[in-house]
Amino acid sequence: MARHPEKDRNPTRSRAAILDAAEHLFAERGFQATSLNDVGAVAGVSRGTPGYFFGSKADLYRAVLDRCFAEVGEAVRTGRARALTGSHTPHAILAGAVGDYFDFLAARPNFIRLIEREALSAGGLLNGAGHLSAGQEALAAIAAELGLDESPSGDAAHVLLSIIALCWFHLIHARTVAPAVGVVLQSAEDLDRRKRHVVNLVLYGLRGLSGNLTPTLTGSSSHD
Amino acid sequence: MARHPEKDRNPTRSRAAILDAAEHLFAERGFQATSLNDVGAVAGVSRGTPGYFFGSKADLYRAVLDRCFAEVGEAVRTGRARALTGSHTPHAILAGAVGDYFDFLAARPNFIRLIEREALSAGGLLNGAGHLSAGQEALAAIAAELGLDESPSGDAAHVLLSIIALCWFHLIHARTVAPAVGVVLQSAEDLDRRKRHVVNLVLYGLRGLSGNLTPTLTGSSSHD
DNA sequence: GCTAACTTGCTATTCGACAAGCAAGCCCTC
DNA sequence: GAGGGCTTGCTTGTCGAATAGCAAGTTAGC
Repeated sequence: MARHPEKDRNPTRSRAAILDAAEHLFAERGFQATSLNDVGAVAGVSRGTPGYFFGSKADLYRAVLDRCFAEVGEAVRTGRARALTGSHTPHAILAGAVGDYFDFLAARPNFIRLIEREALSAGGLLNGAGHLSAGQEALAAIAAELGLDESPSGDAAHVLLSIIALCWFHLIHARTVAPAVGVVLQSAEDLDRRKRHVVNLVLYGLRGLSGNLTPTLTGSSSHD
Repeated sequence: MARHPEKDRNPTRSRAAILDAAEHLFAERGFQATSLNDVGAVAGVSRGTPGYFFGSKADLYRAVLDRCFAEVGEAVRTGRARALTGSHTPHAILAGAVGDYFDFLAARPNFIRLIEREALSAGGLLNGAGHLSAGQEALAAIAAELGLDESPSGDAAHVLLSIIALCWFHLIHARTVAPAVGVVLQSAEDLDRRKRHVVNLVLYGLRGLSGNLTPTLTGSSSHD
């Protein structure tokens, strides 16, 4: 009898299980409210194992953030490469990109919750090259696509920030602000309706930019 | 010698000082990370006084939220009354309202941080009649102004949620997402530029709603 | 002097960090 | 090739610090 296979020693598996458990718990309860005891319990190891592999609780938190950013950065890069392969009008490209980003965030609740908590803590640990470079890539892409000013605090940056805000906010506030103003976000159809609203708002809102837009975008009046 | 005058007994003043300190600390560090010791220290009372006046830490937290919602609800109500006194075009009224809401949130960092933390905690304590009624009032106002569907998850609700998202997001993420995508939000001019972008985005974006808008809005092409 | 407004002492609990212990496999030597 | 020691993975014991809540004490003002 080869013992219980799940009790075999496997540091790779243990590290991953601890990271998974910590990511979930940190995202769900926050750093202060999760104990290493909880992390060990969810990961299926003892209370001391997280400390054994990651040193301190703060180090474990940093490891969680690092892995999260690495995964998201990779997803953004491949997603953008895929978006550029099709040859559509700028209008359709932008609509597709906004819709994809909307779905992308919706599929990663741990990620947005971790960043949201990071934003609320004065720490400012958000210097990871992963997220920053993804933002800069998106900025360059949107500036090129729409012929906008790419400089810091230029039009392209504000447009990008607004897109993120619109794709992000309802995920955090689905149980607070959204129902308070009469937006229900429970079924998949609810989310889809929200998505269509956001895409439309961005597409038409771009026509109100201070500068003139490229004629190919302002001239087209139909979408999809 | 009449002792130190600030050491006089004054329950009203003490309660208010404790609520102020707790609001600031809860907003800044969160519920778990603030101790009643800290609250007492900031409020200028001893470590036991918060418990004496408010019972438990959770009760103090609820009291902070209650007072915060009451204040914000009142501010929303008076602000809306003031906005309705002027007789401008729907275009200008909406632009003014969005800009006012933008400034309103920027002036209340404790409020948005508390709600943000509330949204991240699974609790769902956001059933206070104060915030809910304010949202419903705003919904009715925007639906009437633009001639939109006021039903749950209707156009008016989505427009309102988008306005809130655009006025809210950059305040939380001024040190995280905003700089990552190239938006600097430090000086007053930076904030004003963001405000003008948001107002323009909303005004022009409304023309892309699925249904038709009232001609008074869609017909006007100049703003301010 | 009596009550309300605090303060201080105490206790139980939690939690992070460290240290010690234990077991499983790998390598090295004979 | 086998036996023993050594490294690595992981658990458990323990300590010290922080903290919430209660209870007893203390003072101020009517």
